[in-house]
Amino acid sequence: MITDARVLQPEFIPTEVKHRDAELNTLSAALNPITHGDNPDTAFLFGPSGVGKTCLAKFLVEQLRETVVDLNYQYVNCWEDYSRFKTLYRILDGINHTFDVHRQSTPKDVLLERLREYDGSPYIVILDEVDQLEDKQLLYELYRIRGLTMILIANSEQDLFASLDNRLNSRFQVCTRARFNPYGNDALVAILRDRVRWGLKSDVVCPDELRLIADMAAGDARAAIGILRKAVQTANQSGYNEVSSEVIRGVVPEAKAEIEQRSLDKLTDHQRVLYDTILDYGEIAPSTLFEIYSEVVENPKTQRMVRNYLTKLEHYNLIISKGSTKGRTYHPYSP
DNA sequence: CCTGACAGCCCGGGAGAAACCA
DNA sequence: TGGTTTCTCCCGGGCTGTCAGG
Repeated sequence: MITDARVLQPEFIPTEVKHRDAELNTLSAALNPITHGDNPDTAFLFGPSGVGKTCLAKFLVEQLRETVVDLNYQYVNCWEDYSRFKTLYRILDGINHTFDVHRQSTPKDVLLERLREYDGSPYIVILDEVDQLEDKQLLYELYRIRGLTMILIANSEQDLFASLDNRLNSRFQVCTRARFNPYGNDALVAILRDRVRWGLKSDVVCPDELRLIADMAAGDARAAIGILRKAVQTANQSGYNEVSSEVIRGVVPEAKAEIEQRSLDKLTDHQRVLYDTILDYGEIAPSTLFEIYSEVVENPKTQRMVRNYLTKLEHYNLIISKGSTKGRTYHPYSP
């Protein structure tokens, strides 16, 4: 049934990108100076999840690497490497300058110093989910490093710029920005059709089923491909030789949960208890939440720490808080 | 009541210096 | 003297208390 499982993986980068011509041209033009040895400006990619921002950025860099000899490049997910240190470390890692840099005992900002000293080949850094970066100041410092080009990816243009100070705002005001809208159903179907063609035997999924998946995914290509992958897996295990609409419908909650699982895996036990409690109650006041948490958990942390956890959970889009001060309540996240 | 910002504490652990030993 | 062990210092990160402000 499956001929190439890789094309169903979320991180797969196709050899051609469709339905993003305008965005591709914008970004391509912005990065073009690098082919003449010039330093391109910072580029921004905005849009909701699953609209192909990361995919397009990686695709473009790969394309550039075909024409520019010795182009260095590093992908950093700021959601994972959210601290200044981790982000810098990852960036240095991309040019193999991390030797003798250690997690500890490295004087403050030796990493930045080392990056400043770098004068090798042009270096492109993709900072994904850059709104998650704790120390936005770092962007300014990276901006000033010669030979370093940034591609910044975030969900919301407004939120990101609101979190930057004036200096950064004015710097980035003139930079190239590409805005990604959710895929239409036709585009999603086309994307799925390609994946099916590349990775599955023919006749496994018929057009009507692809349309159904696209409907379920609501413009989110990552979700669509996730559903497709799950559906194929399930059909495969059940011994069917094609993916039926029943299988697809059955698999949707599971596929969506899998995307959320990514965040859940990162939680500590204590954070998980908080999350589960909020899930159980559906709506809960901070004080009640803390009481329940303190009873359930063996060595409860202080209120202060619980508050840290809660902001983290909210940061991860696992929960939402309503109300500002007094009547605040926490709820499970629902898109 | 509840929050966010801030300062400060402690811990783990790695590196380099110091002390030790053969 | 050279190699090995111990000590000390430093950092990031987890954690907490405080405090102004809504």
